[in-house]
Amino acid sequence: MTPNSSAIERLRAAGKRVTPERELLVRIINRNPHLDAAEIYRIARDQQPRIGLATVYRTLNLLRELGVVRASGLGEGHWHYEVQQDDHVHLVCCDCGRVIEVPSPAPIRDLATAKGFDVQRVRLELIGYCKDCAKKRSATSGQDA
Amino acid sequence: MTPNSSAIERLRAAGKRVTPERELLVRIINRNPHLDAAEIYRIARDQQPRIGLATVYRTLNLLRELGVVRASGLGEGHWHYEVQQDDHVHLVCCDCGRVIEVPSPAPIRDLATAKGFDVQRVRLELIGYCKDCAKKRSATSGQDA
DNA sequence: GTAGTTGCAAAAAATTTGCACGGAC
DNA sequence: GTCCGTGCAAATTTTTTGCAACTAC
Repeated sequence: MTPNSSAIERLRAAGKRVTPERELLVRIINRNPHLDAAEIYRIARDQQPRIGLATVYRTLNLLRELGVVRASGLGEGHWHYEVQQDDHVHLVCCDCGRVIEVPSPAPIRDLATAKGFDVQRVRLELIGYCKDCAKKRSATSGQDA
Repeated sequence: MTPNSSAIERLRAAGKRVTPERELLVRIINRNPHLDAAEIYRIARDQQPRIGLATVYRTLNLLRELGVVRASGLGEGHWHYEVQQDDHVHLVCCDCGRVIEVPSPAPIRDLATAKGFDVQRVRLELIGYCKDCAKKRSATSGQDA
């Protein structure tokens, strides 16, 4: 089972059942990275109104344990989920919250191997202001505080 | 106010009061990076038994808003706090939870500037197995599942 | 058919808030 | 002296759990 197998295949390989609910949730996370549990639940209910929030949490935890999804956040009080993919860098705008993804340069893992560290995944987030928000900020600079 | 000013100085500069509770909490976070709120609370009570958990949360949120501390986590249901320092890389062991810090190579920020992104902070976490846990794993390899 | 999953509701855990008192400035 | 910050307890939000019904295998 490679890290690139689809989430559904990996559920099956782990001996877990593939239910409509799980397929739905995987599809949502795949299509909309960086949603939190409440947002995933809201979207899921559009397609399956009887789905429960507990199922969302149970499924997210299951997928996280299987290494299929990753959870992350900036301390805002909730987690954002995304399907675990190849190494990549997140540019997180601390103003509008937008997330831009760029491929990760290979040498990054070398930082760890030098310490005898066996790297499983890379999480690189550059937090700052996206082009739009940076523009807004410079337009109003000098009058804040 | 540079990002390297002490947390206390930065509180003062923001017009916030410097209380014994805030000094205590800043000291704890400084000395023990990567604690969560409950752990910080437990340590704080050793020195100031009357401190309230609400104060811990209020202080952490204040320090986070001021950019003095950063919160992060792997989706375990709580956040870990550390004083915001110069760019550095975290090697997070997904087995024992140990965190090793190594300095961050300067070129990392270039990944973002190419996208017109104004980088404020860098969060690079390499998640994997530390030397000890990797050893344990290889010792038992082939007999798991 | 059977054991893993689900929805619902209740429980538990994590975080925030209201308020009167106390202390930093 | 004033106003911000605190402790406490209650409220709110987030996440987990118990259980009977359901369904993927």
